[in-house]
Amino acid sequence: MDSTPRVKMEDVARTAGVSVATVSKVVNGRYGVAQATLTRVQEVIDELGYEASLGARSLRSHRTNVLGILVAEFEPFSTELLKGASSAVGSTGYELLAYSGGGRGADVGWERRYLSRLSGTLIDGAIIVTPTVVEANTGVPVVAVDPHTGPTGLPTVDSDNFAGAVLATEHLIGLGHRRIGFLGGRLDLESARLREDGFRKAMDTAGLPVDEALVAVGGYRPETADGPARVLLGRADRPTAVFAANDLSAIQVMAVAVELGMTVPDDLSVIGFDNVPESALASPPLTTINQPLQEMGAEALRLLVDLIDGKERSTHLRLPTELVLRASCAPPRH
Amino acid sequence: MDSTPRVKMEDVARTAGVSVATVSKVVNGRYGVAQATLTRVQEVIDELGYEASLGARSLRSHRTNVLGILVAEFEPFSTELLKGASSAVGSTGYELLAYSGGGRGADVGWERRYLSRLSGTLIDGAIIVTPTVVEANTGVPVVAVDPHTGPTGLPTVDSDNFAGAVLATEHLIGLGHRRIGFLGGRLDLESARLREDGFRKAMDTAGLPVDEALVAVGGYRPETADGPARVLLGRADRPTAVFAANDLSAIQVMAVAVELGMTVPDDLSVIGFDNVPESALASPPLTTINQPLQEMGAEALRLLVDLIDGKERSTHLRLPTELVLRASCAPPRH
DNA sequence: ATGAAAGCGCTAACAA
DNA sequence: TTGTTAGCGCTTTCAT
Repeated sequence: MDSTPRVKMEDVARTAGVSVATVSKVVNGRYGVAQATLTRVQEVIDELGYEASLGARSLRSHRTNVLGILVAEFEPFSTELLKGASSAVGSTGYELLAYSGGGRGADVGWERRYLSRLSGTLIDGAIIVTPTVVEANTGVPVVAVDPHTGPTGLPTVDSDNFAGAVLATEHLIGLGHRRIGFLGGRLDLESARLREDGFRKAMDTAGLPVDEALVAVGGYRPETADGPARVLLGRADRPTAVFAANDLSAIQVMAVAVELGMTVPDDLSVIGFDNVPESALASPPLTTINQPLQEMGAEALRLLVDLIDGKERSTHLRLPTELVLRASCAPPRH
Repeated sequence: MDSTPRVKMEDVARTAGVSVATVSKVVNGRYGVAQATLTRVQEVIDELGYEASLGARSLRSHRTNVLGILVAEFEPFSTELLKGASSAVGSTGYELLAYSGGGRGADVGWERRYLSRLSGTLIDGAIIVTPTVVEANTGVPVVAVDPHTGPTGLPTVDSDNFAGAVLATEHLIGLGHRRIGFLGGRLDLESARLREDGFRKAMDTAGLPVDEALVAVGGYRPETADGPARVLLGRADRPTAVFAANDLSAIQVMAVAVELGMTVPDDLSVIGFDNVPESALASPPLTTINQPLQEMGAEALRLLVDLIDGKERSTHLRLPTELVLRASCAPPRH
């Protein structure tokens, strides 16, 4: 069933009547091969459809021209970054390898494990998305996107989470809301902390007290946001508006609201964060805070390439956030 | 600058005072290791943060528990598939490795090259997205999504492109359009051919002639669709509606229309195909044909896993398409 | 200009 | 139970 086993360098060598060493030289464009030999070997390569095994090659050469993007899971956030990185890689000559575990929020420390698994052999450098265990000591250059610690240690790309959260909260307040709930993100991520800080700052500035009973942790994922959302909206003195720390949990909040018989935005205003494409698809379309995710992916990739090339650069890039008005927020009905 | 070089099995062995073979046994859970040894080695592994190199391991063992998804580029279509595959991989125990070249539509034969590069070593099986050169003879099991040849050779997952195209065309006709343009996809893809067939079929059924001057090739990408779109809309007898063979080119058609001073849908109706999230973000939101991309990704992954496990299964999965009404189509103004 | 041989980090027989 | 010995497919000195 398995049919033809891969054609390997040895096959090419035998067919062309040369040694594997010579084939290797041809494949890698090394000097010291006669024109005639080169031509013949190249013909055999084309004919047999030979391509060097990335695994074997990288084991020996420690330079692969492949860049890694390590994510816990392929979901809207990471795939937007991927699109950005993909468009930026075009001009660099590198190829891209995105690696993810089984999903299910991947266990703690996944970033370190994936990195050791791939670095030193397969990849020349890595972008790690939302890592929590950040170690500076890795064999290869690493750039973090939206990490645990904020701008320390690793070179980092993120967006202005604090300002964005202020924007979101101010929007709700401007609409007339006073009882505003906050559904936070993953406690281990800097972005989640900054978004909560921004929320509290804006409330404070407006002279509004924060009811701690209306502050919950949603964990950035629909499944983990569901329970807290139910508790929040099930209260007798439930909020008239909820700021969810990312779009996925905001969408979940809307789903729970509908399930409890409410209408968004009439009975409840909801605002998210990220502006992943899915936010526009929700019904109603979700008002949210835009993070330039594709740009962030592209910048992370450029930063990584510069790091590999040994170019010194500012080690922290913070991109701006902005309010995106759609249909999930309205003045409170009272 | 590179700091600590990766910790390898030899380091663990030396620290624990055993041979690398023993460490290997511990890492891979093989029998024949004393409890005390196992504990000690495990401690050292944890302490040093050791993780086996995927490259080295796979070179030797030819079983990696990693599944590959090979794409030409990370764009909305492939990333939707990725999301689906990612959610399906959770329960299987496999990890996911998505590989892409530099973008720029990757040269012809990329699928074969990527496959030889990774198969035989790094991955136990692969999903190839929109391949054009389909070869049955690869070292590992392969599933194709939306391939060149249609349901021959390779196990395949696709959607009902023909029926979807009929749906799209009928929608336009039902709105009262008679001069309908068609902006086709990549000629080397079966899906593009079927979508054109569906278009012609629906026109024929409605007794409408197809003006060949209004049929162009857009190539599925914004850049390649731009020129043909300009030609189509620049004509004196331009169409009142355009069916673009995928969302990305439909969005480009709308952009060109606006640039030429038209309003969508007042002056021109546009319908797309795919229903990638981006279609909902366009202005106006794009009416389109839904392909269940995430499901397709999930099904492709399940099919691949069954193939690896040697389970026989239907080798071709065709999922249904459906019309998604948004705001880019209206009756012709006349 | 070419090939022989060593070895990258790991696993799998086989011996001890 | 453990260690020794071969490689996996490739690149890279170093002879020839």
